[in-house]
Amino acid sequence: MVRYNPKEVEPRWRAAWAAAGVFRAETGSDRPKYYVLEMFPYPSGHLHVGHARNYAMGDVVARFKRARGFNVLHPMGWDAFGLPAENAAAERGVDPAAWTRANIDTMREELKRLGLSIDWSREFATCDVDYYGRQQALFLKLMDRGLAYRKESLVNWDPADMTVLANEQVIDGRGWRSGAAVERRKLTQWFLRITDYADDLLAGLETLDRWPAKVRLMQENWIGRSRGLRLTFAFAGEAGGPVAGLDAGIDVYTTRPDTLFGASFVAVSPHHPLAEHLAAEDARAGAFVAECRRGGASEAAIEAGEKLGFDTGIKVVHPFDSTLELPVWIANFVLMDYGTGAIFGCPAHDQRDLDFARKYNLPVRPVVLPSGEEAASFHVKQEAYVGPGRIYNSGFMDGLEVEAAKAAAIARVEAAGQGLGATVYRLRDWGVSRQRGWGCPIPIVYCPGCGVVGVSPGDLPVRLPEQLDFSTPGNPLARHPTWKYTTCPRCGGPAERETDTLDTFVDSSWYFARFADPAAEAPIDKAAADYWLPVDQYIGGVEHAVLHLLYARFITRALKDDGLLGVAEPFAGLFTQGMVTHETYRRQNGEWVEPADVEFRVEGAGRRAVDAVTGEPLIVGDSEKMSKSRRNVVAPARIADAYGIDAARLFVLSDSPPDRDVEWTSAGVEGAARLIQRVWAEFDDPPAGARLGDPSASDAAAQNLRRATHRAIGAVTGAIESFRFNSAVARLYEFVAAIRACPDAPETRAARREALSALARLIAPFAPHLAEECWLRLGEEGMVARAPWPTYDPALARDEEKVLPVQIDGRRRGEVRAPPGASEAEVRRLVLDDPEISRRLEGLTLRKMIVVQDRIVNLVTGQP
RNA sequence: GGGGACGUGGCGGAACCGGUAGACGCAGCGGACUUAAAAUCCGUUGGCCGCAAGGCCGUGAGGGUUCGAGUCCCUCCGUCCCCACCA
Repeated sequence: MVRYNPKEVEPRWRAAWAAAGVFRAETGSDRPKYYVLEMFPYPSGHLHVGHARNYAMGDVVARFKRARGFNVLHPMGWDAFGLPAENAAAERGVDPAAWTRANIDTMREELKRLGLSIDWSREFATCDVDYYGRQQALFLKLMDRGLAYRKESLVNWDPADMTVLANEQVIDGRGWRSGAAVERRKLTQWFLRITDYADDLLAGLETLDRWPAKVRLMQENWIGRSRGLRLTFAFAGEAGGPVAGLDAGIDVYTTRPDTLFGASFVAVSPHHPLAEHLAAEDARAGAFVAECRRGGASEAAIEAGEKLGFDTGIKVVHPFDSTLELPVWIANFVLMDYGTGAIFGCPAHDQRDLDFARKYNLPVRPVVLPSGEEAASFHVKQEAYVGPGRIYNSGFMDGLEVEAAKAAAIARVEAAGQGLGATVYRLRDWGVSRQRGWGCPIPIVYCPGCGVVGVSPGDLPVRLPEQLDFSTPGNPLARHPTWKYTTCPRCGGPAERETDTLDTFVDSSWYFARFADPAAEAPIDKAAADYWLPVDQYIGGVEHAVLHLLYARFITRALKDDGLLGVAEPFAGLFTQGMVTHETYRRQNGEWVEPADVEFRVEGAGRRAVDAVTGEPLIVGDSEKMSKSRRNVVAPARIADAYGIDAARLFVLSDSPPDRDVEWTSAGVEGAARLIQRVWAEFDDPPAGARLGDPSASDAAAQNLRRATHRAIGAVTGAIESFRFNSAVARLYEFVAAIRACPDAPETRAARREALSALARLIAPFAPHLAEECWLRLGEEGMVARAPWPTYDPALARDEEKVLPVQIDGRRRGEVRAPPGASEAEVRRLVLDDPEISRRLEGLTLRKMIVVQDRIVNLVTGQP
């Protein structure tokens, strides 16, 4: 027997697939379409086995659906703009474009080695001017509709790198790259009006029944819709109030209008117009506001710190009792960008307000009485009462339950013209300006005469300049000697370009639509997109639950409302895959060591890791996500050389459920490589001439094999459909064992042939190269990649008889054999006739017999 | 502080709707082949008692529902993830 040699076989089949164009997707075929997409990679340098697992999952689905008769679109592209290229440029003086292109070339080859069934003719990168130029056109459309706008807002500013950072790029109040303390700065930035779609994005979640509940919930919480009341606290004293521009008073938002009578102060954010006004007039107020801004760079930092307040001396009038005046404070815990940037404090029923009140000796007045408490004896000490109860101390609301009181308070405020019931979202508009050189330029021109003007369509694309200087921090586009100087599209006079680029999440918010026809003149070819969208199965990491996945849903809606797309939801099915982890190794001095340089010595019961060259003992750490810094990255190329890529694919899909992490171990791949050799061995001398009829119906071994075959078909099909790839692989192992157990005899040849033909096709999504080689050896027509999925025959999968465990009072005491589908009466007879069971029942009174068809029998005994 | 998920052998995990817990893989143990090793193959492997037949215990802990619970309900313990002064 010749051993299966993946190094020879695998490249040969990849070439054959490419030559035959097997994976080309045909827009508009009459077969039903199926669009499988994995989140496209950032071209960071090299592929690791984590990528391999992710793309292998998509490939299983793609190959399976193709075999099931679908017209499959399975494309690949590159999320190619972004920081790492700029960092490489800054550190090594390379050109970010060249660096990115080189990485793409490397990773494309590495991806191809995985044997993925990708339509490479549709490949593109977001840094292609053909892509980002069209993105600029889309941006201008959004601007025309008021969905892209400029506003001054507080942003995270990294003073070292001199750029705005996204919230997710701020870690513990510091820039993720520079480590510098991030400041809150007021800057004029471009925003996309995602909040316009807040309600719709929320409602749409209901329709996403093929998304993980967890991701839907995360989006729901992120959007954070709340119902409440927006009302104005009028300034006390003479009409007109003390502050220009705030003559009506202070607007406050609350979800607890039922507790209004418990209010003991009003507090505004340090960024509130009132606070800014006072800071300018009063040195003490100014010092306080400045301190808040310094200490309160990030919201996480605020949390760690204490509650701080500044009494402005200003008073406002209680809306329900004009004799009651409340002090106005500036408080560091009030956020400017939620609600109105001002609150009323009800210490008795809100923990933050209580902490604040205790610190500054403000009154604590309970107005919600928990059931079982007496009004006279109920006190709030260090813990606010936030539960349900009956309202008291509250005038017209007295006696009402919390929910009824909220409605009553809103009605009263509305009737008095003091405010309105309101819905507020936690979601904020999406700030998309980045002071970055390696991104999509925002296609805007600033004209001294005409103001903010969009670049005219004929002048698109706005290209990035060839030479950019990344050697010093800050935006190289702004620094470029000539790039930003242009003429106004409207008046033709001298004007300057916007030098900010778009957040790279914009790039990934519509790429799936571009794949429908990546050569189209328009950004999105409507007909092609109508055919392919939505993506039927999207696969990627859960870390994008509220970023990319929310942005893409928003942009898809915006494009739909513009008539550019026909769907509101881009991804009908979503699967979030786990990571590949690996043990970590360190020297005694703490230095990390790559797995390839580690050798293991068996010592007694355990094993010991040593440096493969020097023999120095190493410290074995936890299994962690593969990362360059821990040097625990395993490259698929290495694995392919040693075991073949099919073994690697099989292993990363077999050991853990796909949504959970899997630990990469060499023992694991070796197991998968063994399976491949065992499969191949069965095809060594296949019953090539045998035809499938039913000449062997009388042979028990042939019958058993046919049963195993159809069970495997049924089980593997079901497992793939429900994303239980690990179970699918387990069923394949069992199936191979069943084939091996079947004697090679004239009577079994037809059944063996059926089994092998099925096996080659069932294993194809996981180990496609092996499958082709087996198919060829079997003498079948064409390629497995084009072969239909084997047909499951439930009648052949059925047992001849069922073994029914018999329990007595819930404990297994024997079994009976019955034909499948045997009636309750038949089973009862079998049980009662069974001598062993009768013996066991001696001295017991049989009260009841429960028969579950084809499953189990339970005898209940005891006193009647 | 809020929300969510999960807890099963030495390890990764399986168990569909409440019906034989531990599939499949890894590791281990015993054996075959071999001068020997590797590779491969066969057997075995939850714990305890027992020569055996067999029995008892067993899915984080405690309780409940049920003829029957890994699965459903309650309480607790532990681990992980997300959000977080969101009014």
